[in-house]
Amino acid sequence: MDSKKDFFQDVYEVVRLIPKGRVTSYGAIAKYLGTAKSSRVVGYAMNASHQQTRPVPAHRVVNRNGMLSGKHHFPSPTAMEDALKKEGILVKKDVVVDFKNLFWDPMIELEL
DNA sequence: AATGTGACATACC
DNA sequence: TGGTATGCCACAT
Repeated sequence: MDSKKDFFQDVYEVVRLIPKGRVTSYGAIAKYLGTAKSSRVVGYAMNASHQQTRPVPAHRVVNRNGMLSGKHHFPSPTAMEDALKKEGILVKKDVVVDFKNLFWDPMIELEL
């Protein structure tokens, strides 16, 4: 049973729920999963996200500052920015423009 | 079992 | 104002 699926799976699920044109932070996801202090684990999960056969829009996940901290981990150094721009999100100097406004909090959005 | 790691977050100097 | 240091927790070896 149940079995609690791996923490990673939960992270992937939430990330996939991120609406297009929105972004969220590692801490927000961690908190939503109930492990607010495991923000690092969320990032760790994303690290393995590209191993998942299922699409995981990791480019929609940024750090608390709205900076594309994980862009260095993408197949291309511009893949993340490009992906975000395609979603209508402006990225300036590796930072999401108006991040605060585009921020998508799973705790609020999913709970509402 | 123990140790090392990490795409964060926060605190401190 | 920015770099350093520590906490934190789940996964990998």
